[in-house]
Amino acid sequence: MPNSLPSFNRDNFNTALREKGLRPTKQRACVYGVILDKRDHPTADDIYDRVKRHLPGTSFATVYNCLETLVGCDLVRQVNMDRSPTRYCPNLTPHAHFRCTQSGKIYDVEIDNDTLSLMQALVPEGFEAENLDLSFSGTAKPSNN
Amino acid sequence: MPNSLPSFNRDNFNTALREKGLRPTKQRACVYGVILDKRDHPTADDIYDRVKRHLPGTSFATVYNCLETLVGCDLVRQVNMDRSPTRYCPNLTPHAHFRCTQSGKIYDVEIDNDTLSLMQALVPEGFEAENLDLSFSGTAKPSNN
DNA sequence: TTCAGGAATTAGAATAATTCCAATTTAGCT
DNA sequence: AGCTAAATTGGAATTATTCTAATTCCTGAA
Repeated sequence: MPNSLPSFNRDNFNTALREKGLRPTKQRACVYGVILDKRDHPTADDIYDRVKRHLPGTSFATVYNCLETLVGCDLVRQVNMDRSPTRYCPNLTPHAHFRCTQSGKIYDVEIDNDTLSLMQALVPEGFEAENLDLSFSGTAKPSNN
Repeated sequence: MPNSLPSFNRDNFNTALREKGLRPTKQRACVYGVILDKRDHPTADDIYDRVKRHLPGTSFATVYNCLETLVGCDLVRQVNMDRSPTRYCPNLTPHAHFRCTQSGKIYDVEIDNDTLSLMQALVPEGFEAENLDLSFSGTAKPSNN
């Protein structure tokens, strides 16, 4: 029900936007809603299709604008794998991504704190990492589909 | 001197291509040469400019074709960071990349074997990772430029 | 050495994801 | 209700990359 965000997320959403002086519009809520609703790492294209079912007048530009806003407010994360279209993910915990080269599906892979620290420790003196991206590609056994 | 690859790389190059039944053409050698020559993670565009200085007739399509071939022969690696143009890297050892968001420069970051194993161990049962990509972004102190 | 046939290269058109732009609509304040 | 800035809209523009069909180049058999 992307038009009626669960109240927990609705609060998140409102405060995150208001903190930046931005308006919680219905388009933004809807884009956020469809990303929360089906956590399959949709592309902007997928999101556009789903949003149109609820708000038929929505344009592509708006979807991109909303996504940019949501990313800027740390409500969703961008997932870039190789040159394929950017995907969006509402999981904000530290995690990596695994892409099955056969099905194209993307899976979240949890990162434990020890491994996370070791990865962060790779960054040499004199470099300040704000962001870390870890991704795998390969094949998932059919039982995972 | 991309027209005269160092003999070590020249041998690599010839055998890697021949193993796949491909021809070691002068365009392919030149593309490989410029990537070895200045290890600054050039884009296809950069490579095109540099190759043209040696082989003025070279087309963009050829640069892309050659790059695809070299990647397929494991002579160079593609480096994708976010949505920016693909970059190319002759460093074949396991390493991560750090991108300075201020200068746009990309730095190689070595990965020690322990950390590498731990990262590989994140991949859950039932998934077979063929590829691992780790990248950081942030700021590099000026002394690193 | 010549020539046939496949491989590679070429110029330019096409594609796909994303961004830009100028005009319109909307939301929040007085 | 009316003002103003913010948000949305449709369509054009951009950018990296891929495709296509024609040409050129190698290589190896005769």
